[in-house]
Amino acid sequence: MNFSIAQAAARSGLSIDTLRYYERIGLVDPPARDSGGRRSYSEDDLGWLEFLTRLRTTGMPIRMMREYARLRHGGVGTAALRKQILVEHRASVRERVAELTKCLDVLDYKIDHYDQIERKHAHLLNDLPQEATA
Amino acid sequence: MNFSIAQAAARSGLSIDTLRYYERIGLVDPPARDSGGRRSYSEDDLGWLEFLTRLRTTGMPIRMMREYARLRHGGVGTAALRKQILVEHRASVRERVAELTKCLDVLDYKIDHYDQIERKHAHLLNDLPQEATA
DNA sequence: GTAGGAGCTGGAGTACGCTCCAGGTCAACC
DNA sequence: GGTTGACCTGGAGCGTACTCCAGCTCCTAC
Repeated sequence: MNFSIAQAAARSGLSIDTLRYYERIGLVDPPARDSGGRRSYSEDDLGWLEFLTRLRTTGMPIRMMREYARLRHGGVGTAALRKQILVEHRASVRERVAELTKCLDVLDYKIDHYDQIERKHAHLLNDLPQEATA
Repeated sequence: MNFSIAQAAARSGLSIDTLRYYERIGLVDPPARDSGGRRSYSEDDLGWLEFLTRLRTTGMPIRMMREYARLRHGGVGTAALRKQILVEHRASVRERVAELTKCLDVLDYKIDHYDQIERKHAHLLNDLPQEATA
């Protein structure tokens, strides 16, 4: 099964321009071409794109993804290096999650503060004499 | 207690240039000045900066922080709007954490795959006749 | 055989969030 | 009173990751 660039874009969630851009900078290997010279993406290509988008989602910089992509071509001999990249990246993602969780606490705290303001307002209104709220 | 821009930078973790930049774009109010015309940050200023850095850490775009900053000047009447911004932002941060957690699973999976390759290699080496490993 | 739509290339442009710089002021210390 | 160092301003420059464009080719459908 092969896919046009539009289909690959739809499946990967990337734009057509981004797909060509990734190819240009060496993030993805140039896909096969059909008889008319158009890109024809394989399932494997899409699998790699999906993994790339995961790495991007987690904030891996493109130059690191490029390094990883380069190592893939080196075969099993580069497995240890590739693993190292992923392990280090995983650590940084975990850190990031911890950081976000801490910020979520601050947001909760602030929002709670606004809730209290609202309650106080409602309270004041309720305590007014009947005529004043009319 | 007041702070020079260098001290404010050290405490907030932002650079001096970034502090001036934030002021220029209306993210922070112009701080007081000392007799020599230099910025003099108050505790309140630093508190706001700390909150801002939390929002930045969680990826809130600057224009949204600016909107929030603008609303602060509106007093208690804008509390509901400010709360809304925070509530919406909290939702997006939670989403982001969920997304990262999913990506962490993929990373775990991949790393586990590399572990298996390593074990297979070690195994092969162990199974070789004694002379071949010398 | 021609109109329309998808895709092609190389290169320029954009959004965001800083970061750096030149040229000047000011206060303090020697 | 001269040097040093922190700070000032307005404005230019930069890195990242796309995004857009002009001008062209190719296939399909009528």
